[in-house]
Amino acid sequence: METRAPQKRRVKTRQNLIAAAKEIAAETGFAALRVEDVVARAGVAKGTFFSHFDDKDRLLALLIGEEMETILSEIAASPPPDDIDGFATSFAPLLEYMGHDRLAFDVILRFSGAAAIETTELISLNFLHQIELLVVWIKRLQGGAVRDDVDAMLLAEGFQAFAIQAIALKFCALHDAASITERLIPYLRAWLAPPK
Amino acid sequence: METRAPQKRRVKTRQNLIAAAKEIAAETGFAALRVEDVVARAGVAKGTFFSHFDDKDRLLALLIGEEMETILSEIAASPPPDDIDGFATSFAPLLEYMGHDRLAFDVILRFSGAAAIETTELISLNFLHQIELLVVWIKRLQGGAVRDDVDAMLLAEGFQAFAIQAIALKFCALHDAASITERLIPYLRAWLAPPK
DNA sequence: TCCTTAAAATGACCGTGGTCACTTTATGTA
DNA sequence: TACATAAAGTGACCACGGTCATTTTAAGGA
Repeated sequence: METRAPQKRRVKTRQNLIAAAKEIAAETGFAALRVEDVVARAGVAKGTFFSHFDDKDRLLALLIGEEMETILSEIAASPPPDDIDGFATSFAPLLEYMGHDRLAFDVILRFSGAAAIETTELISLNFLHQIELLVVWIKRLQGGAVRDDVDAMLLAEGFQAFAIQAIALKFCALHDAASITERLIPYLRAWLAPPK
Repeated sequence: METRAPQKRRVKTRQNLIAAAKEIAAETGFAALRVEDVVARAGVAKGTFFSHFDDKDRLLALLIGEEMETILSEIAASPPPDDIDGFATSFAPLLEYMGHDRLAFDVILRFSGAAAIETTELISLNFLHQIELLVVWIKRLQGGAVRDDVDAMLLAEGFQAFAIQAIALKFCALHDAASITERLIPYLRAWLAPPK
């Protein structure tokens, strides 16, 4: 069984599809993105789309994952927080993006823990990267502003659980309008503060 | 504008649809449930289905919500936990159900905080009922096995966030096979334990 | 019992995601 | 340059969720 490297044409087609999808998503939002429009703008047939992406949602996950990765790397490049509230404000740009669109949030949840380790799913990869950054930040403050009676990894995973909770609450009309950050902070204070 | 009460026929048709859907879901799982099969088994036309339910997922949410409510009421009828681990074991039947099917879990997440207060969405209602029960249980132990430096409502909401995290991890091949309860307990110990 | 009116149900139809047998194009080899 | 082979791309087609103008059925009044 012989497998050759992908041809230039294929790489270009893939770029065209992604670029077309980004444009349409930017113009009309994720919900109104139709495969037929994407392939029309990219100048290829519908079948080509599905030879590049398993399904429509995988493409959305790719676009969303790319954006999340960009935002996270900016966060990682900025100074680490020095107190508990700083965790929420530092992560605010990423959490705002994750919650800016209902469909996008659904996709994020569905792909956040998707598949196996050896995956190309950017979203699940991004969640791992979030954990890595959080663990570094947490360890830096443990013994001081952050409790050290619990493993940093567990604290980081808890942060993620609360972040998702805070975003989900945004879409829930039961609760009044408050920013994701505002909703997250009470959880973090109770979760990360050292036992008195 | 005059509005009459629903006729018997309509109530019966609705029952038929729900019964048919339950049967098919039990036989083939949620993922393979097709509207055409449901209406065929119920002996009605497709249009009738959509005059009873806004869309297919709403029906799934109804079935799932009913089951969740049944399980939760059984939990509420049994004795309350006396320590932190007891919260996880008491809720185990509900969490297992929530995580027994990938599609069902997606529906649960999507409808968990759906719509407004005055809703007929059983799932979002169930999440409120969970909180109510947890608050009672937590208040009962606060000062003893459970910390009282944080509001019981916040602790209950945190429990839910961790529960969803634990279920989501089940679908994530990154982590080895462990029961939902086993995954939940470490979070709860760190979250509910009183500061030393 | 007949008539009117609104509820209930119908099914042909549509939109869009996804498939697949086939055609076209590129690449390595002689 | 010609040929063989596999990659890349194609578009008619299908599956299935969802719509809506139309028909059928039930309920109440004269």
